[in-house]
Amino acid sequence: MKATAPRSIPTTGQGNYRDLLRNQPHLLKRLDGEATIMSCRRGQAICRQNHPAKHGYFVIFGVVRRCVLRADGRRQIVGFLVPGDFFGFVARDEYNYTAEAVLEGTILAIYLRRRVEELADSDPCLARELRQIAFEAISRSQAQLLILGRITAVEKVRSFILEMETRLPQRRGHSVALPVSRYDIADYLALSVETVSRSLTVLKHRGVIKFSGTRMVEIVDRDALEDGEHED
Amino acid sequence: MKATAPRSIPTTGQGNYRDLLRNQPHLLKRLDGEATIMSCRRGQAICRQNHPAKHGYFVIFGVVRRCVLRADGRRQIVGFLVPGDFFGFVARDEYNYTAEAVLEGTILAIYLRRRVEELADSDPCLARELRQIAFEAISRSQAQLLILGRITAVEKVRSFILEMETRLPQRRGHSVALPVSRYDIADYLALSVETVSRSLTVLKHRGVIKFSGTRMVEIVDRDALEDGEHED
DNA sequence: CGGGACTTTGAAACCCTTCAATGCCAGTGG
DNA sequence: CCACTGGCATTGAAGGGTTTCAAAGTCCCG
Repeated sequence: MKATAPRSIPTTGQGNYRDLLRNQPHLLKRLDGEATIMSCRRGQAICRQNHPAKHGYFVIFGVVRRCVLRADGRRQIVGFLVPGDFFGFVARDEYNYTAEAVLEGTILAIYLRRRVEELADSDPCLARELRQIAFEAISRSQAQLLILGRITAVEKVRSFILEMETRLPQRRGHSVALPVSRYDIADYLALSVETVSRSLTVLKHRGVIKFSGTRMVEIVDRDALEDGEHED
Repeated sequence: MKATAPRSIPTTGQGNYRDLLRNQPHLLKRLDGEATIMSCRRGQAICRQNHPAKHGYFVIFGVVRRCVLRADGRRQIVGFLVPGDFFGFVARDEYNYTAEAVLEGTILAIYLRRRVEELADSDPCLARELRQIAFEAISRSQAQLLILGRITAVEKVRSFILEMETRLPQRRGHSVALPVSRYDIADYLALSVETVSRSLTVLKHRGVIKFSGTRMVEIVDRDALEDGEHED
């Protein structure tokens, strides 16, 4: 294991983030004018658990993690957000999770929830889009439930790689650039870091995946990755 | 362990289910006229995975489980629905889970999704309510993610009892009537049936809970149940 | 060049799953 | 009425997978 992924990814040289939003098709297109654009440092908190839920967010670039802190101090990640995903539109007046930027230079569009709700009242199409956003969040949660419900660690890690491969836009060829650390993966899959690392090693030794850098995974045997032929 | 819970619960003698809906405050109140009322047999399928998602549902009485069948034949339960919960409002044109009645005599209100969507277009208030329904589904999913993320079986079972105690309407005193079998609990918590049974026994021996019938749990030491003082 | 974050590997302890068997209860048919 | 069956629940023992504790290696960055 030699090269690693960069801890930060260069942002658009000119800082003209708004163009990124304009050039991207997404549900709240008609709200582009309402959006504030924000670039985040690595690890920066975007919204905090039990704080007033004033804003909704759209990921333009980078990766965001939604976490919950347990009583015992353990952290659980209840979702990753990648470009194209919305978050922050919650049921109550307070967020029930903390969101943090995973990558340096993560770029978000920020909306005022109150304003969005008002506009939706007079725009049925926008209202439908908001429902669609909520439904997609439900689908993501259910997908994660299915991953967490798997029995063995190797199965969970397999599913994780496949999920990232599906959701990440920046995949080229058969490679996936895992955008998060082993610790993040562990807290996402409810495993220990060591088990995550060992599971990846197992998959490598089986010839299912290959590494070109710690976080660069090449999918060698897609069937084995999907079907789990070793029935782990 | 002597007495058990009844496998079926008597329905309203007269079968006048619609009154149940009318007497219940809920989000889609204004759609009561649009709703069809249905009573289900134990185990009856309500909607099926990969089938057209034509309807949305509201649980008036009883319990519903949302399940997904795995490639390996295992079943995973991705949610229980109790009176007051909506389900079936999904992102795609097809359901991504199968819903089944858990209790004999489970009563549902059924809505035509297409019709509901149309009405929402001309009724901003209804549109807001639909979003609220979606947000609540998200909250339920996240709560389940937190349960599945717990480390030990006893912790998961503790959380399950507390969740049921919170969500079920028919709790009297400090007792919870677990509405589902050990098998259902196991598939919900991603544990084996035996482990669920053993965990309940552990909690009983610790004096945290007491049984009056297999499915009737009395909470003796609430603090221990909530905080997990034995730090399992 | 050294500190710090991240990653990997090893060994022991622990917990859960699996396999197997028993017990309980409700409904059924002789 | 009672034996019988099937579904559900509990308990035991063995095996295996994950966690925990410990340590070493890698890489980035100041």
